[in-house]
Amino acid sequence: MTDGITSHNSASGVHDDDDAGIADGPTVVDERTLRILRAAIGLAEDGGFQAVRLRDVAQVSGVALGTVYKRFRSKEDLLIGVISHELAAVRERLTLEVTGDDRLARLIAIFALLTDFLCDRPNFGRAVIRSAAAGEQAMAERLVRFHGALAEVVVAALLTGEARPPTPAEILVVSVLQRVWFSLLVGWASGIQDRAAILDELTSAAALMIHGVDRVPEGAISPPAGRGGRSR
Amino acid sequence: MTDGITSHNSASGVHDDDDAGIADGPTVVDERTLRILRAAIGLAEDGGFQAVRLRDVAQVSGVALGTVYKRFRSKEDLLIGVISHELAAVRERLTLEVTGDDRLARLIAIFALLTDFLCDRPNFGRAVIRSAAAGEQAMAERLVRFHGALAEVVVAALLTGEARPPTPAEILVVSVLQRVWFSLLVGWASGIQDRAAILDELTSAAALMIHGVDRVPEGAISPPAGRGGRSR
DNA sequence: GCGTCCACTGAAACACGTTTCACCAGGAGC
DNA sequence: GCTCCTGGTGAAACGTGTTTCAGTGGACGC
Repeated sequence: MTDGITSHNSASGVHDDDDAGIADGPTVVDERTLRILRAAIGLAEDGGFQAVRLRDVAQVSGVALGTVYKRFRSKEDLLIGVISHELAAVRERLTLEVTGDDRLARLIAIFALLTDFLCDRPNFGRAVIRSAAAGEQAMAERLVRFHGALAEVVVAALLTGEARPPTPAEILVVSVLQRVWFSLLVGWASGIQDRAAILDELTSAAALMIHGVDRVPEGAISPPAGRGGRSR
Repeated sequence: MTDGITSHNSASGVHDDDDAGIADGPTVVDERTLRILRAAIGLAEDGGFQAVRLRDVAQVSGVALGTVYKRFRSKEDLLIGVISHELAAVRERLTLEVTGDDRLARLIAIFALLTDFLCDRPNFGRAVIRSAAAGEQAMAERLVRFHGALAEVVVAALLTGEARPPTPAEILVVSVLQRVWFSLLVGWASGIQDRAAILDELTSAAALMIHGVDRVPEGAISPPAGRGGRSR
């Protein structure tokens, strides 16, 4: 429950308690670190994280450049800090707002919520995706936790009302869905798919696995790389 | 058939013929560009592409730095050129070497071949994955083509011996598999999964979708984030 | 009050991707 | 042969992430 944005964002396994939550918890952060994070978020709102200069982050947050590097070992690490910080915001919404009549609808609702969370702020979302795929150690650890936590939420949504543990097949379905979703997000970040296409294809995939091969809805299947506009 | 590694790697849609192949064809390249590519590949073999300095690429290939930038508009663009170049190597192997008794085996064989192609040279493989997810325009276009071409190959493998067009569900299955594969590769690049885990989970997913929910093999299901060593 | 320690500061330096520019060589057209 | 144009060259400069370092001020034990 401790970790999250505390000094030197995990990575070195120093503060590594597990937290079953989606993000890393409310994340108690000291004043300075918080100022740095807020400065980074603020500056990133314009041109995206890529356009943020650490010198500016330092200046805006009123600390020396060296202090930024004392808290975050690299720009990438700072981004990871920001992501963890933001992720906490969507955390409880997941379990609260997800309702629906059938299993499929509930599943998709979860992914829709998260998709919106990213797609609503393209700069931020793209930065998240890019960072997730960059293969950095600190991010990889967070991703594993996120993957696990999200899997629990999705499984719970899948089994709502049924008092039994998930079958291996159901666990697999959830895992596959998460991976498909991630891949679709990468496509979105590259401008290949828009939000609607993401949910379309995800829905098709979920239907395929839940209802069986023979009951896939016709319309929802898109040619190889799901066309679609570019915006949101 | 023209494009591939020619000057200014696509991106600007200038040389953009479609090529149904996996890569972009044998890619006729002028002498200088070839030297640059080879220098980049050679230098990347040690510390990965990240450790390659463009100044060195220029020096090793015997051209001026400006010339490198004349052919490739950025380091990322150079990497994309290298990837296209290497991808051509695995191209024909895909359709030649894939055999197998049943559909599932054939499917997995294709992905295994490509997985090895990346995993055998971790530095290169990681660079490919990272680049694929970076959301750059030039790479996104290549990815779309690759996705489409690979889909055709996989569909062909799925339908070997049957003279009929694929059903929408089959197309969807292939697309989902590709996405799962990609996501697993990202996990590999982050050191979360090894080659075996990739093929394990991919096989499970394929079995799930081809044979149905009830016939998923027991062993192949891994906890949330498919554990596994780190090597290869 | 005094010494010790440690985080922060300010500023400079470094590394490397990227840009710019003046200059030159070789081929095309005349 | 002369001019023009295109593309290469060499070198310098710029921008920004990252590192380094001497100094400074507050906290804490004594």
